[in-house]
Amino acid sequence: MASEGLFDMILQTKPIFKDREYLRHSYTPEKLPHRDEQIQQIARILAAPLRGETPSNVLIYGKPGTGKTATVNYVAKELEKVSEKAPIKVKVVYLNCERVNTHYRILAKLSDTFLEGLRNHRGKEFLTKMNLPTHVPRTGWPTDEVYKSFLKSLDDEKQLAVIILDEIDKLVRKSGDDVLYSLTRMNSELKNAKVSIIGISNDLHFMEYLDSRVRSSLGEEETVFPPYNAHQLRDILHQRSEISFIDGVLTDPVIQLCAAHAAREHGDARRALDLLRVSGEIAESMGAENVNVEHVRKAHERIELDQTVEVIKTLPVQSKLLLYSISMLAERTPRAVISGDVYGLYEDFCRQVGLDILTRRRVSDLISELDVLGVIDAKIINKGRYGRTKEIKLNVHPLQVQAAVQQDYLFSDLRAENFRFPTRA
DNA sequence: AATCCACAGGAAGCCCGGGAAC
DNA sequence: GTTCCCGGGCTTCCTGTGGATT
Repeated sequence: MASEGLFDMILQTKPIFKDREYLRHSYTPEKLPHRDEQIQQIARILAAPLRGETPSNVLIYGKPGTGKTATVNYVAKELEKVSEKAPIKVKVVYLNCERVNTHYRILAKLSDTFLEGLRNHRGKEFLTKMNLPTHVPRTGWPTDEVYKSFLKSLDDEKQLAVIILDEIDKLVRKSGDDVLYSLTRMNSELKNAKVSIIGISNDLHFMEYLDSRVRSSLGEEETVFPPYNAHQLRDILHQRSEISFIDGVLTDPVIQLCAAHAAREHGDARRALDLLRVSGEIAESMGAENVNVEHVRKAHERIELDQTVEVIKTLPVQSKLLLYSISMLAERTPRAVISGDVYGLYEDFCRQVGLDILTRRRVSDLISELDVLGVIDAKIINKGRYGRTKEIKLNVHPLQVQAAVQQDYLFSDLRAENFRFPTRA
């Protein structure tokens, strides 16, 4: 291999990207195409405090990648800016409930935000005088202590706290609606300040799990973000590609194909941008001068695979072993994979690698988790006399699962030795 | 019509680690 | 150090399910 040619080749390759950062999800563009209606609607609701009224709480629905978060943050930032001249100050707090997902953590985060503001504004001595801490520890306090400290720090002046709870459905699913209950009731306890909540959810049905009082308070206003269609996705891609790709390397069919792919997957703009970026990266690595539809096809495959492999690799050990058992059964048995068989093989593997064997009950939950992740599809079926079970369908090729699991050194040498695979239906 | 299989999945509570306050 | 609190993983115990079988 001629090593001096290595860098020559890379240096000779014409660049494809101007700046690929503009294609990442973290980048929020100045203009949000096809979201004017939603921007107007949210702005109208949030503008109330500037006229001295309390704004309503808002719930925002929409599939992933429909611009919910970007739109809300955009409007909130504008509001914060405008409020500097208004009689009432607006402070926006953004919380992603995927990470901040318990009663305690939400209150702690909110409390910290306002304590910090207070410290900068009034000084540290003021906090001591008011009997307030400088910050709330990550754990250790009783929850109502945290609540009180939030209440006090917020109520210090006439202001509006706009609390954005992104992925609020995950919060409710994990910790129930206690937090939402206390947050929605706060306004009656506050003398100076006001609270307004913006909930963002992917799930249209999560409201069903809420207490009816919380439901009516939270859902005073609702805004739905429809999925982008292929045409709108194309506009978004055009907008971003102009600043991120070198002129002329992208052709219209390429953008159209990316848009079409993403439109098929519930109009997810993030997906469309990923696809465009990875297509560019593939074209670049192949030394192509421009991006073509073949690169898009390859990118599509790669994204799919990378995602599932990543999901599997980051699974806890027990889930990995369980998934491995499922993949073995899927590969070797003619009949459908059912939970009873999975448990048997799982036990066998546990003994082999010296892992504790979890109970059926726990395994049942783990299977449901795998289902939620989308790696498998689990369907409850009744087989009459032969009981009730879950029929499991693997959404990934068994060999891909096995390869991903075996990257964990614990499982590199797993064999199904003692297990008798079921043979007939 | 009654029975019964082989689980699903809810409820409660245990145990442990992490962390703060006393 | 001890005591209190939180959260997550887990177990134990339990009730529910619906169609094939008796």
